[in-house]
Amino acid sequence: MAPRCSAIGSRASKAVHRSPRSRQHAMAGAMTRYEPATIEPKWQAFWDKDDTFRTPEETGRPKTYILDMFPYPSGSGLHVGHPEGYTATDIMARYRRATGYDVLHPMGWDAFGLPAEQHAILTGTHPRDTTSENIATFKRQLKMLGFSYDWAREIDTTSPDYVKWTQWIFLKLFERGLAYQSEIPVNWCPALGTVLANEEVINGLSERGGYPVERVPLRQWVLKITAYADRLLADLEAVEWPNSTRIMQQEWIGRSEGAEVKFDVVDHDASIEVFTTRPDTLFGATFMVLAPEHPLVEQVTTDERRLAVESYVEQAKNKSERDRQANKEKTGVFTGGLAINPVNGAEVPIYIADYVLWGYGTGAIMAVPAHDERDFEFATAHGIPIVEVVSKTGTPSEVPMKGAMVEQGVAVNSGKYDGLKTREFKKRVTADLEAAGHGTARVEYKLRDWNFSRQRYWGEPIPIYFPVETDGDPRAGADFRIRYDEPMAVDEAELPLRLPELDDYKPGEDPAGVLARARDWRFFQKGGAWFARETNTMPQWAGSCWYYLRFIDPRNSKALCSPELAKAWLPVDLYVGGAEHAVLHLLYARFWHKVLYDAGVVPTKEPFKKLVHQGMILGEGGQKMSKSRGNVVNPDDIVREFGADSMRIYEMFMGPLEATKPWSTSSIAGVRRFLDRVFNATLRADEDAKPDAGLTRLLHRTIRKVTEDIEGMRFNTAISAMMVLSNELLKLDKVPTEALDVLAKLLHPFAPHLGEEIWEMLGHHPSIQNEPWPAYDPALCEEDEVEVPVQINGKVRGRITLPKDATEDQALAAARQALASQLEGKTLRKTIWVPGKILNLIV
RNA sequence: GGCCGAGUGGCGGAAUUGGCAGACGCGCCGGAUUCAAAAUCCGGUAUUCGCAAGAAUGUGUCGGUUCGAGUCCGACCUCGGCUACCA
Repeated sequence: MAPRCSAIGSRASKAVHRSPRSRQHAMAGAMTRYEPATIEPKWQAFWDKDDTFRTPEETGRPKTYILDMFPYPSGSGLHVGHPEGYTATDIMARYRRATGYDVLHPMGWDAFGLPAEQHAILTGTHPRDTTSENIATFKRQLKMLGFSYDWAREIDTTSPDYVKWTQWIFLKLFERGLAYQSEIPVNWCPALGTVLANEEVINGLSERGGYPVERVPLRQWVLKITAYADRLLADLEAVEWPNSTRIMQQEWIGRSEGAEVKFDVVDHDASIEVFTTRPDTLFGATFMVLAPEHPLVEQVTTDERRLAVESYVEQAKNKSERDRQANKEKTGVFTGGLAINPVNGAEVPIYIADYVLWGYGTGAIMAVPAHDERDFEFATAHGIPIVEVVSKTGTPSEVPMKGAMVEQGVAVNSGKYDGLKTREFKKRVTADLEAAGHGTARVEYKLRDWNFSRQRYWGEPIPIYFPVETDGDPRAGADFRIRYDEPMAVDEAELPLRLPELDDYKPGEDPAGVLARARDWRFFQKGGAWFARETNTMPQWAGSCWYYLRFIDPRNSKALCSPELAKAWLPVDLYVGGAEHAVLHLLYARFWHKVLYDAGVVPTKEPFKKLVHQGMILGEGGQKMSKSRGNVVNPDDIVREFGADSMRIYEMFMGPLEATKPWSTSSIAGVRRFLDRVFNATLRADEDAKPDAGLTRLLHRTIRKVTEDIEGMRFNTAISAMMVLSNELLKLDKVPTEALDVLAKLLHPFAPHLGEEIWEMLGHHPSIQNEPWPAYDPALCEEDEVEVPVQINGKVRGRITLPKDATEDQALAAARQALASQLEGKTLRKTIWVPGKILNLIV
């Protein structure tokens, strides 16, 4: 027997690794210790050559589509968070193949994006070059970890072949009236020279880079996601997603039902429309508030209030988003104007205040201080009367209100509606308003249409062009006027519309974007007339909105995905990725999918059936990993020191997949020891040794446990069960080959290289991936005898050993005998017998 | 402020329908091996009291339901994530 000697260096790892052959006479050719650095490349090469993970076609077997959120190939390479989700899906993919499924498990690159462009601005390197270098690094690292992707299906969102179909989908959106232009206030980030989506702005700063963001009006392409709001909301019921993610999407869509109510303005031929979810509180509306941007402000303001109002409006305009958020005090000024409450004819003052948002509802509210916290604050600050119109009991409060009562209740001080419950009141008053022409029921959403324009270089050009009015050649500098009101779709046959080559990617002052400087690209002639291409590009989300479709049919030049294959593979059965995509990517992708569904391109209403978010991996001290903290763990280092299989198993062993958990390098050493022991047990394999009854039971139990845990994606406890088995096997001098066969089959989805290696050592033909998953016999999992704790008054006082299907009487008899001394002189009042679990005696 | 999630040994975690709390791993302690060390192997390791047998306590806090609660119910505390004036 060769000495068992581990390849793990000391943690400091300065010691030079000695070759085992320097200390012993190794068996010729046979490996005598676990060396991941040797076996991992060996099996990776085998898989490549063998095409082990090619996606099967038309076998008639059940299918499963297991997808990772594809990475943005950043310059810093993989971090340890990537392999967490990727290992989880890889285990599922390998497990499903072994259980008879056709598995689609692809990988690709979400490769458009700002960092490559920023790098280009700094160094002049073309973003394409940076991107392909980064992709090479990512691919090397993913291959190093032994993931079973079908690399023949690799896709890159920046390749012209892919861009073609991203643009094609845009044209579908355009044809259907779901892509339109709008002159809207946008989040202009001068430092980045681009417009950002609301979602990309956090506290008034850009999500990437943290630069200040201003609001300026600009012509933008916008996608009408709001047209799908109700379906995006309703179909959330049908997916197996984490509850928290579904709730986040629901709240992002933000549907609320209420009424639109019209208040006529005194002495003006105008009326203010408000949206309210509480029309039942109309009698308590003691003032109105317009957003500072509201067009009626000008009209309703009286001469003596004009100065104050204009100064407030000016102030609000200059306030950055950030300041607005930092300061929650209810500021505002009276306009001097009055409006008439349609339910009781009362004249109420009209204010302007920036706590009313121009972007939501009608940009104006009826303020009910008694039943809305913000209105209460404002009324208190400005000495406006507070009238209670809802109470819990149905009788008005006797003391003045100390705060807003926002709950539902019974109407008071509401004329003929007094005594009605909130819900009934809403219905009644909405109907009455409608009859009187003063209002109507209305549904409002927080969801805004999606700003789809970016003024960047490194993105998909939007395949639209416009007529140009010009006297000369605009490419040569002639004056021109672009007719943005007459957008035309680029002919499908001309797709992909490629990016022009530029020397300078810097954003300029021209808000039309970087591409506007590429005049030869921008302007062209057709039939003697001049035209100009759209110079905005698409946001990074575009490519990631539909990549899962391209994986199904990645080389199709006639369609983005053939209908037959789409039908065969959709929906994605398991989708794993970070929770940071809970709303943006996952909502956008659902929206596009539904549009393609309506266009007959895809056969399912939803793209992703089951969704799982892997948890964040923190640094060793429990802090977030970051370059500035210096606690970033590089997968290359871990693989070099411990091997890819150890890294994979460690990340799965850390805790539940979804949990946030801290990294611990010393714990990887423990996982590595486990793999060493598995290898060493295999060295002692003996064909003639047969498992005894105890080992047989353990084998069947382990199969059951590992199988059930993989199905439930509880990889940490599955690994624990395999550790228990390997610990038992190592106690034997001769380890039965059939036991090791089972262990190899259970282990290989987790540690694929070692799995293949020991499978071969056991005398089998690779690949172990082609072997069926082991089966267990439930009967063999059970013990013949069970040890049952006996409690007296709820405290464990002894144990009895019983046949596994013992009756209560048998248990009681055994307990009387075993605990005779403790039961002496006591009267048994009650017994609780849980078969095979516990016996509790109440005395 | 709102929503979601989580609090279990020195640490990561296990106990999934209420039934022996602490599986598995790390770390630590002791032993074997070694000239010595590393590595490996064996044993121990919740806390308190006790030489020991053993006993008591113990899953964030307080209370409740139950023969029995980490698990269920109520109130609270702490931490994390998301969100933030959405009428």
